[in-house]
Amino acid sequence: MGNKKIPNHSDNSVTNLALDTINLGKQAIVFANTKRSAEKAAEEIAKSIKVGNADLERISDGILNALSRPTKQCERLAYCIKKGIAFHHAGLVSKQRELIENNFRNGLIKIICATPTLAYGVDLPAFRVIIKDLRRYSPRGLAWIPVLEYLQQSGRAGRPKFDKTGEAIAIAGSEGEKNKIYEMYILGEPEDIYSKLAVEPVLRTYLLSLIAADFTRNKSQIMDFFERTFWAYQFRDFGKLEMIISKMLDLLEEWEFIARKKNEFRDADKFENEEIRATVMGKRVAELYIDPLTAFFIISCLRNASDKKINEFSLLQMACHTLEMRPLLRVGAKENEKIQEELIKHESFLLEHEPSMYEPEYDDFLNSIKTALMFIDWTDEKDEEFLLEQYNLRPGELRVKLDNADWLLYSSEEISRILHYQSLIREIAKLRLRMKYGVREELLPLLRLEQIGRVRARKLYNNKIKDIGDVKKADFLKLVQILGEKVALNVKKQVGEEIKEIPSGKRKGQISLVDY
DNA sequence: GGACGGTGAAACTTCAGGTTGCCTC
DNA sequence: GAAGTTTCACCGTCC
Repeated sequence: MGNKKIPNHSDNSVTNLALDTINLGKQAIVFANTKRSAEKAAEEIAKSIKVGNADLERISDGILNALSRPTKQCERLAYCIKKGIAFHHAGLVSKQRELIENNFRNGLIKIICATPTLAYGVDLPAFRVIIKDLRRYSPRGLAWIPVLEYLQQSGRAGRPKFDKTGEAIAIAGSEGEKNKIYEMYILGEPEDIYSKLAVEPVLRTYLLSLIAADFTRNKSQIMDFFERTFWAYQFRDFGKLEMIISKMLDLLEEWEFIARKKNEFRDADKFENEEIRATVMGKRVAELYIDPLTAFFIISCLRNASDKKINEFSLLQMACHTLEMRPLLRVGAKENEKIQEELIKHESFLLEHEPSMYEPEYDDFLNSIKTALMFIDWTDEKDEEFLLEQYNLRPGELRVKLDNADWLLYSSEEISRILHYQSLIREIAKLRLRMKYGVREELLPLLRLEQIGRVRARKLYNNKIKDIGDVKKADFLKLVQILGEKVALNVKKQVGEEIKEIPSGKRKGQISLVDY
């Protein structure tokens, strides 16, 4: 706790500290507790900076055009970057994050205002770390962040190769808060670390993979293994631990992921050494690395799907109603009615049993509906800006969700394979492709071409070029008009047509195009 | 008298992030 | 718990 006066440029202490850092010719990372707060802090600092330069303009351009259409978030970030300031959180697309990280490393970007992502993921040291607020929202109101997290964040201060020292600065709102921070974080001890194995989904997953990998073949071997884990060391009560594992083994057997070899003369002693093996399904589930409970849920949904009419909503809602898809989009109070209405429209396509409105899990169920509807919009070619406005879902968060959904759909595909549900396999594969590109089914043939994504495929389609055959037949000049010369050349090449000389004569604008 | 618009206070809403899988249709 | 957003009552103005 030094006693240094920082010049006042504005009435905002974070902005003052940031400007002071820049004046020293150094860089800083500001940690905020929410995405919004990080964005605002960056914007505040950017506003009080006048100058920019050509390099920053170039980076700003890259940030703005990371997506096919810039979102409000892209615009806001691009504005900050022009002044050498950035915000950084999980809502950004990886291309934007990379641009920020690289240009912070090379010194062009001076200040990054970030959520805790930056403290864990990437190695980005700065001369100064400014922690805007050491409290964070929790279900029980605002809570102080763990000491471990404070250490993680302040540990980013000081660049080993460039500075002899670093400064970590925590902002206090009052004298009382200052003392609290000093005692809790500067003098305080970091918290104990607890084993994550105690969480049921994790335990289930590891138990199944132990068996599936043939690492343990009977219950005593299993117990032997778990007794030597950190979890058991912390848990201490081996009796209770054995009960938990027994129960879980029963469940895995009931779900038919494992089988116990039945001895003819079974008695209590032998029970312990009874051979336990994973079933074919159990083995695959372990490889797919999904929670066995999720796998069981998917299997029952797919069984329902095999003898009824399904659509993309059926499969997406199934994927959304799993632990792996969390956190789901939340249904707000005002939206409740709207989502219920949508649910009624899609109700007959549900694969799971719909919980009653009065059951506690109903909220979660509705959230899964909303999340599935968001995916439906994505596969209906709505872009990132639309999803941001409609669902308050940022582009980077969309990517994470799409990735998770793909993993679950792939798993469903694999499970369908084992269950010999041929038509389901095809349906799921098609849906995965549509999710990857965010397109309606009609564009799928065109997406097989390199350099053709959702935007160009849609342009082609609207100009009546609907499949590979149409691309072959299409007039080259028309393709140039739609795709630009380079892409058109490449595309023609891909369908086996080498264009040697670019026909001249006709000039742009002579062919009328549908652009949309 | 009523439609319209501006204002501010009250009510309401929202709030970090990341690991896993596989190959392509 | 705090900041941002929406809602709504209230008031003044204009036609």
